Amino acid sequence: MDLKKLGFKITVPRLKILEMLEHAKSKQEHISAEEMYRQLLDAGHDIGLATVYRVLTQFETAGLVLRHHFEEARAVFELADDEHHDHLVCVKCSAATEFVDEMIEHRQAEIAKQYGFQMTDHALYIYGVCQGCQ
Amino acid sequence: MDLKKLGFKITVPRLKILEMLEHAKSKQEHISAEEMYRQLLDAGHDIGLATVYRVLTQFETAGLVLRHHFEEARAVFELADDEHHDHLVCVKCSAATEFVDEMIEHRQAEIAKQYGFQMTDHALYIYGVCQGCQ
DNA sequence: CTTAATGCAAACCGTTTGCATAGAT
DNA sequence: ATCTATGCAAACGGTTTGCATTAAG
Repeated sequence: MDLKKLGFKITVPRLKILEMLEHAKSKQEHISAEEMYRQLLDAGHDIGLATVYRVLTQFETAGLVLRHHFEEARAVFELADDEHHDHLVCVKCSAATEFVDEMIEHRQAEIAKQYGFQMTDHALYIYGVCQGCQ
Repeated sequence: MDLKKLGFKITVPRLKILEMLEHAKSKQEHISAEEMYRQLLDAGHDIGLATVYRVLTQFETAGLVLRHHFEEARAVFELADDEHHDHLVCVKCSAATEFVDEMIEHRQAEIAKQYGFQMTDHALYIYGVCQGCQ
């Protein structure tokens, strides 16, 4: 069990939240804390919103999930992959599609170097209207 | 006067805020609403924080300023240029350096096209430790 | 049994809004 | 004189925290 290795106790909230993150990942979706909370309530689980936030923050610290702010106020979360990827975000339906482009990755590293920057991370968001929303 | 052309009345808050944005731009800095508010108070101007936000939102709508969320909760603002640019953001001192890379711009357009996306905007942030902070 | 995790409510922070007043045209 | 812009305080949405309680190890 992943959780135990990370030093977490196995609890219902953590299990359920992991499950939802995995489900979201399989559908390539990003999910907000509030959404998870709602789904938990609907499923009859008596879990507080504060716990959802606490668990997500712990998971983030452990490197298990990524928190994105896109251009909105509310944060969305996704299970972290081994490999980095960037996002296409639909401005109408908020759907996010992932992609990786080697050429861009490479150029980014070069630009950082050029400016004497020790790159720790990077984020590329392309905003637009997705095929379904046009 | 720029403001008049955009249909804005010329008022002290708007003038002062524009001035601060121009000053920030000359130093290549991004500035938050709260920071502007503080500076205004310190300069003896009796301007409310709500007004700062209102003016910034109006400026943004008019295309005069850009609002960035980087990876934090609070937004920062900058005077909009005619041309787009991306950012190198220092994770220590928060300084942001601007850059434009034609190859990346071009690849982004291609990726959007490839996914059937009507690109409206895009944002690339490279996070790291700047030369001064190393 | 011990210590970490939870639920709840209250606090918090950045931002927005309603409203009566002041100011630009 | 008109109508927009302002200041203030209260509301807001998302997130965090304090505390007493519960549950995992």
